[in-house]
Amino acid sequence: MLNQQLMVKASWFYHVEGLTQAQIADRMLLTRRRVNELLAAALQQGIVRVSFNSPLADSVEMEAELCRRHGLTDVVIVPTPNDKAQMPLVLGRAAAMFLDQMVHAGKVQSLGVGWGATLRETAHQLTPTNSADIKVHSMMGGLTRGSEVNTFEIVRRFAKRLNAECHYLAAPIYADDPASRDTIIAQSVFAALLRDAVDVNVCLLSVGDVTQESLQVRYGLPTRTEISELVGAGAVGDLLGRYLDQDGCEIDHPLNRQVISPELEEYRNIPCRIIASGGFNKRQIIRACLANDLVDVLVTDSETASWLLM
Amino acid sequence: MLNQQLMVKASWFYHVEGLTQAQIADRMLLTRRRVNELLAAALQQGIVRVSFNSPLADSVEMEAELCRRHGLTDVVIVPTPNDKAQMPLVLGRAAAMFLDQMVHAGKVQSLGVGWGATLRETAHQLTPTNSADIKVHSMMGGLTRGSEVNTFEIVRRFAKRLNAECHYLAAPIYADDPASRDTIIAQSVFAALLRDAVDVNVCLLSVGDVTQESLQVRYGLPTRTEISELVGAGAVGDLLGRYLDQDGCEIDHPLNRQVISPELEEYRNIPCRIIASGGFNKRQIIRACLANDLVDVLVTDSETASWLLM
DNA sequence: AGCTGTAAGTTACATATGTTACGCCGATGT
DNA sequence: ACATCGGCGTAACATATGTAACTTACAGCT
Repeated sequence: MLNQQLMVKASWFYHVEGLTQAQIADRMLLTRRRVNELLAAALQQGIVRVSFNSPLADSVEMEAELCRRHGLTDVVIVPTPNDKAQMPLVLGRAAAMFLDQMVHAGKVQSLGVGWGATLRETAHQLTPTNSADIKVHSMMGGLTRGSEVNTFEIVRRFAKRLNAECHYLAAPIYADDPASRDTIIAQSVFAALLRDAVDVNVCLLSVGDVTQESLQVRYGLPTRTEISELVGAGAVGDLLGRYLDQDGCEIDHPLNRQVISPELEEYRNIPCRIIASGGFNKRQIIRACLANDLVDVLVTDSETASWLLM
Repeated sequence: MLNQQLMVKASWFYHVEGLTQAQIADRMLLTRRRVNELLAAALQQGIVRVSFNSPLADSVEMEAELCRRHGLTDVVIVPTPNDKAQMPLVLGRAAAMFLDQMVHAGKVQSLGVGWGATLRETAHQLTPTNSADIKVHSMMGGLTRGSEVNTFEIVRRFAKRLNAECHYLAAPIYADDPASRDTIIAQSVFAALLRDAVDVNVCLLSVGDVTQESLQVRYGLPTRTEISELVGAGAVGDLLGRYLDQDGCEIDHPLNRQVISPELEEYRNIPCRIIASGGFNKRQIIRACLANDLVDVLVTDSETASWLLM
């Protein structure tokens, strides 16, 4: 009746038969403390182990690991959909559920939102609330060309769902040239808008990639800008219209000096920054955001998560 | 973020990251109660399960099952030794450890013992104690022929180990014939001895088989008794010198009317009846004892246990 | 023999856990 | 629209758990 034997036996009584430690102590003629030690030791030595019997377990493990590695508050991983057109849908649903919880728990006073198919879906999936005095701010200017996923459209949807005040960022995303941008943001009305945009306690954004599939590329960029130029300058994608390199730093390109959106350093101060993005094209830019600590909560798909952990 | 998802996640935090339920509730924006439910549900639905990673686990499982099926207080299973000559040694050691614990816990006031190689080994392995006023009683009469495992020898060893009073049952195991037996046990001195033998609160016996290897056959039986007669009468082995059929009932044979040992119905009243026996030959008689509720604690080997559970 | 260090038991206590009671809210059905 | 009902959150509680402080017992050493 060695120690090993005792550990297994105590563990059996505890985990299988559901006895309490005191009962086990009685039954095995030991002290309760001894039983306590045996159980802890059995767990620690792997004599008994808890195993997860669920396909979701991998996700949870990856979530924990991503949190740990990048100091994130939370990670939500959804199964990668077979049809990649479903990606915004599933990510949107997951982001909506996450946001729902935060709203419900009263953690959201003011919400900054970006744009894109994922956010559009998020707004759609949000459960309506009328509990709190939430303010919703657009964090990016609006497109000058039409699109089914305009920033104005997005922020309005969020506000409607949340019965919230709706604040538009009434400006184009990009000025025609750096000098023009500087002139514009020097105007107090725009300066105030940009200030308000980052004066939120929660924000929900997605990131853009640098392929032809990017909405930004299709609808957002000034007409004469070529995506290849940006890639050539090291861009792996954009956050808030600002193109970032693989370290998450803004690339040196005129476009980044034309953008009308909060400075990254301002953005950094937002207490809870949620980024919802996934899929092959977004891998690089997501990693860049993680690398430069531009995220607190990541909502992504399992394949991307797995790649991020490689 | 379905219920399944939540269960896995909560379980992960709890079992892998070691958070408390309250911490998980905070982190997942749920109530502590909800987390509690999730964890219970995850366990119950097998989403997480505790698995035993030890060769001893099988034994423990069988112990539990034997307890359950036969209403035993305890079962100790030792690995079946490759060399069957080792059987008394390992069983003896296990029985000794078990008895040690009982003695140490003050559960043993008076101990009745039988005889055999296993008990001899048990006495040998017992750790010496001088704590309590224990009395040791032999529960069977002594052999009339010499043997290295005499009942007197056994009880003396036990008493010495335990620093206990030693009470012999000064009589032969078998009288020459039933009438003689009746005459003997009518004598008050023998009646008292038999009464004392069962007036113990713990007893430790082993059982005998009906093969030529049996000690009883070799040394105990009256010279003119043939084992084949007993087998013919349905015997599968003996307890306290009384031959039992497969249901644990005494067979109808003169030998059972010659035996000088406590009646089974008296024996039944002993609060804690430990039987230590194992090996192929003893299977049937062990099962018989279990069937007729003649055991509270069984010490046996894993192959026998496995067979008993078939 | 007496001393001393270690290991184990005992007690006590701060947390953690599982469960109950109760009340709010939203859904359902008339 | 109103009443009923079930689910969920809150709070409270009785247990169970994990630890620390203290005591006792034992074994080895001088």
